[in-house]
Amino acid sequence: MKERLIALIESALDSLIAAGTLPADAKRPVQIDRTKDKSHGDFATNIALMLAKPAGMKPRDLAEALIAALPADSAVAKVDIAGPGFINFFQAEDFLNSQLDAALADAHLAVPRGAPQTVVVDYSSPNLAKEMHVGHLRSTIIGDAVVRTLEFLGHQVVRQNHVGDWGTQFGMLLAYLDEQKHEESAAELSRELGDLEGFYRAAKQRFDESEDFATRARGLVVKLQAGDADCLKLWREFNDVSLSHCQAVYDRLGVSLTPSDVRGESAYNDDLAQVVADLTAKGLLSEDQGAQCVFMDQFKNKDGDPLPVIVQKADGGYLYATTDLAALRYRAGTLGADRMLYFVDQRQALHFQQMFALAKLAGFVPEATELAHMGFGTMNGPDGRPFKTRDGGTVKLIDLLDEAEQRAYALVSEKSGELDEDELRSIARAVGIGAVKYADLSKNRSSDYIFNFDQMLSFEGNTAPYLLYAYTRVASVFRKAGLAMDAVSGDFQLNDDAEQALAARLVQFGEVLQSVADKGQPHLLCAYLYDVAGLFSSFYEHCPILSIDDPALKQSRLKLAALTARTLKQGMELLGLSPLERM
RNA sequence: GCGCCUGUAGCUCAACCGGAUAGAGCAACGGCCUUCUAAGCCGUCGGUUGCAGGUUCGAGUCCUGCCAGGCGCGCCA
Repeated sequence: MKERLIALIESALDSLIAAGTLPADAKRPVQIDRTKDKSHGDFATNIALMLAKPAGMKPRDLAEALIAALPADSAVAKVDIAGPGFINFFQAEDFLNSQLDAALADAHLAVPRGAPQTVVVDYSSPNLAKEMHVGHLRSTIIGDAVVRTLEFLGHQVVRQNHVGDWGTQFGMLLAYLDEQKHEESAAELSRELGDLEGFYRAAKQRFDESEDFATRARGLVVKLQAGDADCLKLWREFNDVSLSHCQAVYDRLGVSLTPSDVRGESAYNDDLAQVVADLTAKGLLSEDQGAQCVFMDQFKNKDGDPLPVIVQKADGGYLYATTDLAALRYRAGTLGADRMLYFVDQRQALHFQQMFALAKLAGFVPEATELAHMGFGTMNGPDGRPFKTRDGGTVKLIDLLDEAEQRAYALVSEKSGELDEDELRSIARAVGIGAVKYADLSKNRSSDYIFNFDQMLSFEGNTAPYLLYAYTRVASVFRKAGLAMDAVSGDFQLNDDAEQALAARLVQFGEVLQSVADKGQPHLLCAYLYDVAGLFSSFYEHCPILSIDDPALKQSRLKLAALTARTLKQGMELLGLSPLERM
């Protein structure tokens, strides 16, 4: 509809220019927005305000001239001038109805799919040396929601779980693993690795207290890097266990990552020397205090001197910058990315600016490829400080999820005690996990946010339980009526304000998804679904569906309910929530 | 010191590319269950958008300067 209106306005502009009312150079991009207030119609443009000055006319006069020159269109019922010179468009009822019918008739809810792109999305990317903690939640959840949305819009998405499976701390872990293997049975060892966090602490303790152990650990790093077979075997064993922990968390969270999406830092080891050689060949590299660096003019350090990107240490070792460059090249070259999205902590903003600039400078990534760091803020506790356990340690993700489910179970069994135990458990899972995910997704990605169980599990406000509940209410209508959601027919009759408001919002699903995909901001979808759920609840209170006598109106309301249900369900699935039929 | 981010109602958060009267929820107060799930709906109260300038038809949004908080800044990732 926006495109359609823009075309109309451009046509009107052209005729005003042809008539000499507007100077030929006065044309500029037409901006059209949805109105916030129903009294301003459905869409508005500020074009008359923008062009008033170059045209030498009063905005309202220009608006009037534009309206007079506007071609007729059956989708537009009325055009008005309002305020200082806004042009307001009122959508024709028939047109809205046809949009609703189109959505209802299509498995994809008539969401348009644009030109498909190959989008590489880097998200989750935990460090395998430790267990996943709350710091990994945001990347994992937000990245997954955006990935699902991109796929729904028809893009080819390549997930990249860039796990930390390399680095000096592995020497310590392998030394400890080796030591324990000799002292314990396989079963004991497996149990011990079950608590990776404890395993890491124990290894660290050994490292700190025993010089002998530390020496062995450092030796193992060298052997590992040299490709020693025994050492690699140990390393793989360790990573397998660690990865299986991650996968358990993903499964529990309902995140779409699988083992085949893992491509860790170590995957680029063989390419690192080549990256440095290529940078040298391009003449980008210079040595500084023994390290191989690239200096780019736009990056300055604290003294105003050029800030280096170090790609090789003085001792010959490589760094994460080197790995990231290799990954950029792989994603552009081998994976054929048109777009790369990095869901990584905001604190690495400078690093990514440098990487992106350098990757293009070095020709590792084509100029046209979009590189975007989708940074996010910190997850804080109710005190506004970084989320920690009572004794100040990091909170394991799995513990957080356990608590969420327990709390949800308590709430669910209180409200719906009549359901059987299995169903209570499964509802508690959807509600508890959904609440944690939704609390994160519904906030603006770039800012810090406060994690609060009570708030996210509340049935009121912009929460997962509220959305899930709204969906069960629609589902319940159809269950009660003994009808399938696709067994509705007839024409829409939207007479009540509540019906119209809901309908008008429902047809915006596609544009919302488009902005989620463009900006990597799932909170836009959350806000939309919350809105739809609220409008439905209002409709549900004010417009009886099943008990109404008029059969045509009943069908219309059933259709509206069906489209609401499908939109809510699809939206929740894109966010990675599990819609429930009952709760 | 330089750079990035943040500052919106008592609290938690919104506000699409600069657009019309800055919106929700919680909390407080008041209504609505013989009728499709009240985990709901309807209403009242609550704001100098950190401060001061500027740009313009119009600024929470853009620019400048302050104030407050967070983060980053050469061989960790």
